[in-house]
Amino acid sequence: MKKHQVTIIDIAKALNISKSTVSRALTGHPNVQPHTRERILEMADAMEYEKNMFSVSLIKRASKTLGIIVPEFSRSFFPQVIIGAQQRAKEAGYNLIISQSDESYETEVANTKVMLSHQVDGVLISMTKETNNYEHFKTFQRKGIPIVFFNRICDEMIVPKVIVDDYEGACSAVEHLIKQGKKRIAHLSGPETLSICKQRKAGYLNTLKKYGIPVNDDLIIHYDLSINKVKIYINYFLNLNPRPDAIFAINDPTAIEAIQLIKEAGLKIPQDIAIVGFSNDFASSLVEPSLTTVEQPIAEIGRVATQLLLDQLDREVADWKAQTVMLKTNLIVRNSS
Amino acid sequence: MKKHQVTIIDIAKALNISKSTVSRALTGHPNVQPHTRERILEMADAMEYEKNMFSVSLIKRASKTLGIIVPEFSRSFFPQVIIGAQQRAKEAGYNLIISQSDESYETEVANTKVMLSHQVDGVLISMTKETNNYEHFKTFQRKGIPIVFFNRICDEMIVPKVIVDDYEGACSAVEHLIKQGKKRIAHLSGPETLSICKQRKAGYLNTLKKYGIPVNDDLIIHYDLSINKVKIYINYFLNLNPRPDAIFAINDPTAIEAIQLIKEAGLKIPQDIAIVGFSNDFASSLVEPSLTTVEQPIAEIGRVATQLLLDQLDREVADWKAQTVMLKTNLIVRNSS
DNA sequence: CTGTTAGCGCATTCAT
DNA sequence: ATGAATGCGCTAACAG
Repeated sequence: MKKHQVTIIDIAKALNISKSTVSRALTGHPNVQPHTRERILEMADAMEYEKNMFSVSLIKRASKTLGIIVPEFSRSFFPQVIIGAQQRAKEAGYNLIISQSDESYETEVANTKVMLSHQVDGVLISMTKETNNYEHFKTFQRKGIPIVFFNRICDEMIVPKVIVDDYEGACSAVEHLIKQGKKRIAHLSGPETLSICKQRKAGYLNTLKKYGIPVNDDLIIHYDLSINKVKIYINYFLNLNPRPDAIFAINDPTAIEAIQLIKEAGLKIPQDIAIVGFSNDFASSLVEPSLTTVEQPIAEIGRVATQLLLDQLDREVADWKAQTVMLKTNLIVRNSS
Repeated sequence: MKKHQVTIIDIAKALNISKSTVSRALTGHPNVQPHTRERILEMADAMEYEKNMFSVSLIKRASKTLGIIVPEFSRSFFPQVIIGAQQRAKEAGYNLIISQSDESYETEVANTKVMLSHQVDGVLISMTKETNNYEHFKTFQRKGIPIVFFNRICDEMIVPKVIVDDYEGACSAVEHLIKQGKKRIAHLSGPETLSICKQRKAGYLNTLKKYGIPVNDDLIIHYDLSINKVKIYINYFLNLNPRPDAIFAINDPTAIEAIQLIKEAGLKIPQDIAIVGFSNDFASSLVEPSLTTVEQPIAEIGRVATQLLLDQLDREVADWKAQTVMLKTNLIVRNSS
């Protein structure tokens, strides 16, 4: 059981003054005699007083906390975004409550309620792969709580978003494969509901078109991003006749898994099949062969998204601008292509 | 700016009843007519009412939130622990506030204050490598807030802890190297302040002794876990004469970095130098050669630590038991040894 | 500069 | 079964 919490009243009693003066001293209000302030601060320290943010939030209707909802936590991408977000939040004097939805729509909805009841001042969101109903996000808007989407954005909602140039990144990846002499380039994509998948696929398709390579639907697979299912689709690709000579994967975890499987099948990378990923996750330089990939500025995504959120915090709802910030990508050529 | 928050008073007015009845209906109190309850629930839903947890916490002196403070976020270990912790917390109806100290003592102290002011009911802690003053942790105890240490534990404090059998794990790693015929086994360890480092080093020393291999202090290095400094110490090892023929690294990131550097130096792994890591991080199976390592049940650490925390929550302070749970490790032999 | 009063949203007595 | 009144810890408006 928790012990009695030290309150400003305890300090006031100990010093035989009113709690208002204590409150003023503690919040740095100017109207307190220097000497009094000093005694209060000392006593607070001695009694290990810690302000109860709940009462403050209750009064101010602001919690000085931001929330971030990410779909998963198991790969390095989202933790790194969070690092960036936390840096910026901390600089601005905000705490960050983190929650992960485990790629489950239901958990995501539950997480939004947690954010709401914890009175977050704003929320950063990257959706689960399942999410196709956005009512729980719209609740934030109706309550006047600003939100910013990043990476897994919601096209339907008019709010600030931070993405990378997925289309351009995909173009550079596919163009690179074509210049390596590859002609049957497969694309292992994610759920079509996610706009990152749509954009990367569009880049893939248009680059093929640009170079006069016919699009072959057999070479395009959408899967649910469950890494253990990559096996099914790589097998499928390997059994095609003729076989693809390159694979553009939706992200690095997928590409890395593909590399393992193709090596197991006894094929040579990149000679038989070249692989390109997307993201430049930490592991991509470690696999053998090292992975060619489209680098995105991961922590920067978190920083920029947080900044956009902070920007909205001071403004009237009517003044919110729904700008979409698009960060640049950069192709890193390694040994898998 | 945030809009007016929907409160139980709004619901009460809309239904022309008292806020007490609304409160009762919403908390599931039996003394409410079924029909009335239904109307209230419907109205709450229609008005998108969301309970303000701050007032509840203010009254109950409990927030139904647990905190977790980790030293860093950039490698896969701590995010995976968090996944485990969050699972268990969620099952028990608790939310989890996550904060990372960025290996900085000061940030760690700041984070404990955040936890305090957010009225967490309990805290999971893994210290930074710098921490050697524990006053900020003791504050939790003085306030009657239970804590549990995991991984980077504090020997000085008598509270529940969750660790893996670092000593035994190190023994199995070094024994394995000896059985591979290695005779000059170096140990690249972390700060001596961390008990995981002490334990793993003890396992290293005693296994050498057990097999009659003389301990050579030149082969033991303590470094600060900054991954970019691994280079300095690997260079040092490589320039020793005679050179070590194996390295037991304190963790997988260190071992993986070592592999890269030794390959760059043109040496063969494991023929010239064998490498063993500790943890079985995700990346360890991906490096070339794949890393032999001591596997630890990462998510399980989070789950068990959370359970120990929950166990304390219902008990009187006097009943808290300071048990240390030690989880088993498992040597995974791959190609680096 | 300091003390008094009111109220943030809710759960919980105590009445009825 | 319901309503009125009290208070959780704090800030802010109002007096002095």
